Amino acid sequence: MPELPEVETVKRSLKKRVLNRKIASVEIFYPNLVKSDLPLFSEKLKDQTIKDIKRRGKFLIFCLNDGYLLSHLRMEGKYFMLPQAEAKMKHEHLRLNFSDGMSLRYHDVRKFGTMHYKEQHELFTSEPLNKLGFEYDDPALTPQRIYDKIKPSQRSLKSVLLDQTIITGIGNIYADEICFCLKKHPAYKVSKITKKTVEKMLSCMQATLNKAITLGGSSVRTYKDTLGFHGRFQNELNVHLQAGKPCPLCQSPIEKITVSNRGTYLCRHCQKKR
DNA sequence: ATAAACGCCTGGCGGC
DNA sequence: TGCCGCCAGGCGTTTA
Repeated sequence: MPELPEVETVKRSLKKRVLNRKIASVEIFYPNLVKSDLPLFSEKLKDQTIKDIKRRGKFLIFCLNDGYLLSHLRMEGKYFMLPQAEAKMKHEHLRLNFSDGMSLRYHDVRKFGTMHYKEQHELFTSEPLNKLGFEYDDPALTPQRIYDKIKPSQRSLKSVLLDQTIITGIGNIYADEICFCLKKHPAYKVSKITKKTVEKMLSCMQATLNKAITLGGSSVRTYKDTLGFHGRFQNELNVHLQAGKPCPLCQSPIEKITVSNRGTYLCRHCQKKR
């Protein structure tokens, strides 16, 4: 599943290929993908040039001359750059045809991905970006602010890490890895957390995400290469998808359990509930 | 107010 | 080999 490091990698890869290309036409094969007004979506994108691509949490933001195309890859969304003459792919749901004969194909087996068109004035003040919490490297993301926000709640550490309204960009893979780095059980109740632990949680998060970005993200079953992208962080995973393998710290076997209704990997010996 | 449960989707996989 | 049912899970919506 593409999370922040994968989306950041896709963003960098896309920037090399689509910047300054002009959209001549838009083809939509699966209309449910588009969550804003459908006729307006195609109409607004047409004849615009992609000036920049940014990222906010797990969203890609295609910056146009006027307005923005938002894209969320959810579980399996991918982009492919192909000549327009190439046949439609099996799970291709949307295509941007550029004026130079190339085309950007959006491919998504499970159709969970979403797209929106947004005007400048509403980009950050409307759904879906208005609900997002801190970017992982935002200087305003301080231990005190996160402590104040999470301390009163009865939630588990993992559900807090997955909550996009607190810090945005973390998904199931990195939540497990951050819990391991912090040496806390994913079901650890954050009502017990200390400010010092929050501080450590933030540094674990930043270290984990930065390392993953450096390595081009993780290529796992639900997320393989696109646009020539091959992540290498999957080789660095300490616990996620490692059930039965020895813990890198103590050699006891990694376990798989369910926390927050999600498959969760941990070392019960190294990661404490208190 | 908060949190758990559900629905959206399809392919891969284990079991028989 | 082939079929069936379960599982993966981000996130918006619904329910408790």
